[in-house]
Amino acid sequence: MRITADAKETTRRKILAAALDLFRTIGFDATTTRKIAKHADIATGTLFNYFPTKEAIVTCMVMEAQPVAAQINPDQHDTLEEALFAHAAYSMRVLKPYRRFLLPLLETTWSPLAKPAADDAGQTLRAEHLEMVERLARPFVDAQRFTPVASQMYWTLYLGVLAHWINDKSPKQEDTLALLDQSIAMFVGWLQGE
Amino acid sequence: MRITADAKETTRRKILAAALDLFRTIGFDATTTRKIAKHADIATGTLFNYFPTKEAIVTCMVMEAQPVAAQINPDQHDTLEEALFAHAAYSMRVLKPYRRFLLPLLETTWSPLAKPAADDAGQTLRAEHLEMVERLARPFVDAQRFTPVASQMYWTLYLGVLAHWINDKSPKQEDTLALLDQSIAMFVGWLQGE
DNA sequence: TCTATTATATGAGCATGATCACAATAGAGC
DNA sequence: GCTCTATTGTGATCATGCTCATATAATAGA
Repeated sequence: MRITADAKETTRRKILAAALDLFRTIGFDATTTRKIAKHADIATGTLFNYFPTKEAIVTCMVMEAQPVAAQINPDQHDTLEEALFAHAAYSMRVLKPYRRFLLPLLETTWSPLAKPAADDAGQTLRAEHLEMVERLARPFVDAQRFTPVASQMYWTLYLGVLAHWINDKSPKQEDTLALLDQSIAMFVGWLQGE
Repeated sequence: MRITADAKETTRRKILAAALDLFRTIGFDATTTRKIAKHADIATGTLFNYFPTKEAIVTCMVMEAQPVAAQINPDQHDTLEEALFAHAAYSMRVLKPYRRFLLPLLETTWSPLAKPAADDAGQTLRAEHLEMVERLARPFVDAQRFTPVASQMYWTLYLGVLAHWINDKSPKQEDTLALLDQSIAMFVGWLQGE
């Protein structure tokens, strides 16, 4: 059983490595499941023993890149804007290697609003991110203010930023940072104001 | 030539009717292009002489439902919130018959942020909606304030509302209206404030 | 009215994500 | 070692969005 478990993990890693290589080289769409399988030296069917869908491979990559807990200290910042900006910027730094093929993840993390999927990995990412946002907001706003609607609106704005980021052509992605800045300002203004 | 043009239009309508019927009955995903073609009494290939993709059929339906110009009078409202709410609510009333299968349109109207597609019909819808928003904002905020970033943020929020709407299970979709209300409040607060 | 040209319809066929019945294999019990 | 069972690998196969060479019909020209 030990050996088998190791072998499984090896295959898993081989698939992830092969997929990442191809995604980087030829993009997500041009990377067929057959190519991934061939590149990883396994049969096409085997691929789906490890990942339920092609998108799940991307989701999985991103999940493994996320460190256990975001390294933002809630007490480190003077304003909520600052804290949220640091958190978002940090998340995006982690996501950066996958920027160019993040779209499928966005579509499946977005769509759950449409298809309330089961225990999807994308959902976990979302939940973790939002939990951190809430924790960061705690010192600055009354807990009652942070309703589910607030979470939802934050997430919508965050997705909007990511969607823009995916194709941001500006040299250092400064367009995206500006958008992020404005989005957070808008959100915080609303959350604290009124 | 006259007869042919008529025949083309007839076929077009037959396709749209067949598709709408199937989408309503069995949903977007379960409606295959073959089923649409069969239901419309044409060959599968013919379908694609009229619509480039399956999603385009939905987009087309929605476009035809949109009246030439949104019937909102800019001078009719006392506050920007009111005006924007009226506009969004009106748009959603128009979209209501298609609510359940709006997802593909959202994904292609959203994705263009990712894939800056050519002259897609979905883009037109977006542009028209945003133009109206800008016109409504004119009496209330300085024109300089309504930057492209502002448009983008409005659109993101609006899409968030629509995405929630698609699966809103509350009896009269009051959850969505609440979300819309908050989203607009947030946007207007930011646009006017600071 | 007959032919030539153009526009439209057709369905076999392709690419690809995913499935599934079956084959190979590894570990457990003896 | 040897069987037996459960787990994992395999590739033929399916479903479906879409394409394309060809067939068909419709109009223009004579």
